[in-house]
Amino acid sequence: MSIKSDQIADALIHDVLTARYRAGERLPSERDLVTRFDANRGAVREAMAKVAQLGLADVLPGGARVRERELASLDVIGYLLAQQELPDPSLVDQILVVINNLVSVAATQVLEHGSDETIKSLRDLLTPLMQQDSSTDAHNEARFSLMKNIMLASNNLPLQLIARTLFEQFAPNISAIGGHALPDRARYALYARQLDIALTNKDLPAMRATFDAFAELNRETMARAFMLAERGQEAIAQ
Amino acid sequence: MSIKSDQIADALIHDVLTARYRAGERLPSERDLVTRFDANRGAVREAMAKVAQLGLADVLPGGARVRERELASLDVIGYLLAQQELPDPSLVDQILVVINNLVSVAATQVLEHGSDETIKSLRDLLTPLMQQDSSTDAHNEARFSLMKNIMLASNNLPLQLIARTLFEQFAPNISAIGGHALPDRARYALYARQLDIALTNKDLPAMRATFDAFAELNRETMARAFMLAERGQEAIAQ
DNA sequence: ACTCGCCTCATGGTCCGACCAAAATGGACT
DNA sequence: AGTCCATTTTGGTCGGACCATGAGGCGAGT
Repeated sequence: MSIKSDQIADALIHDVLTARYRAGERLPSERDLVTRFDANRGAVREAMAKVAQLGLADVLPGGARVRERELASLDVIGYLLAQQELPDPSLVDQILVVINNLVSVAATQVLEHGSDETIKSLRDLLTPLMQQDSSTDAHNEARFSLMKNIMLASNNLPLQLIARTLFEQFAPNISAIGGHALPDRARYALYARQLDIALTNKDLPAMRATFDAFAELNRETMARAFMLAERGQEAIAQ
Repeated sequence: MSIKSDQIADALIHDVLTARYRAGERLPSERDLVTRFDANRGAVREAMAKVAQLGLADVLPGGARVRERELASLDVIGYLLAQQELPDPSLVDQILVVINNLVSVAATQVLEHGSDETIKSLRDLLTPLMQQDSSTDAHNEARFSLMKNIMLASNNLPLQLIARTLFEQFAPNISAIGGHALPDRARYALYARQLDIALTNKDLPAMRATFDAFAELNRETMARAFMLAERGQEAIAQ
């Protein structure tokens, strides 16, 4: 049994995100929610505060009103991914676009300001991607680890915060699909080698170009995983 | 007189951000904070919940402990900028790096998936940047407006959320130095014309290259504004 | 002297009932 | 139909209380 105020908050967030309450509409009053959730008003208030802090509603004397989704905090991404059984593929793709580009930015920062040891440690993370005989899970893990560590090595706090937020909200919601991922090991290995060379030579254009290709491959892999996952869902439904 | 729980939250956030309470340490208990702020425990709890939601502390039975800064939410950026009278220049530069790159990503999305009308509306926003006789404030405003609208036109929700968060936290804290900004109008006008051409021809490489130059100019402008602002501070101190 | 396990106490989570100021609402009056 | 005002509703705060759990200290055993 998790914390009650969080249960209430999750229910409210779900309702807002599924447009049960639309932008501009009033949310139920705290006292109404007390009866609906059979909880104390303090718990309801903490839930409302959480919803408000996520930027999903403006709560002020007279009532709480739902905000436009575009005005929310980045932290809602996780909730959006978790709304349906299977995350929205287009949203996942959008996240990948952002992540891939931020990784590229971070890598640029490392190449420009990072120490040789930092670059060396990142190159070490490429090794698992060159091996084509490891398990799929290990390969997925290696890719995540690479991107995460590049972000952390960037010494750019906003970058790190965005990356951590996206990764943390992404990972748990994508696990349902991850099993269907069939990474093109040969291409990943190729890009890993190219990245290794670019890092060694501090060749910025080459690195960015390789990252672009790497990003495209990531998106293709995820798109294919989604197709397989949906086929699996249909098979279950029959 | 703002809301009490927010006052408490702001004070706690300030203390955490200025390392009065360091990572791993315990935060004062809710009952201690009640006496310290002369507030009700409910208000203190809501403040603690806010701090926790910002990812600055983990609050669980037994006590609340401060988290590593890297584990915070992106929403702390605004508080970080507002800690001192003058924002941290290096943090501002980091934000600019991220924003500039995300704008570039967003523009790419628009060029790839956007309608001709969307592109046209963005091109209209370039006009003010080509005029070299407008006021500095108008020019600053025009740049902000351009970047914001590109982000919004991207149809990429995570991108929009990040952009809005960064812009909203950035703008109010940067106004103190905004007055010192002396944009290189000629260069901005040149890039605006180049962007206009690239958008018209849907020339992706040209657009990205121009955005890179645009980004560099933005950083230079901000760095110069900081130098002037600091000189102004010293003059006051004397 | 050290370690391990227990027991107490402090802490967070929840509940109840109450009051206040501000906003929303509805009706009376023009 | 439009305007103004009194009522009601709503969020914000307060005080006190209870419970389950984790923290921390104390003592028994080695």
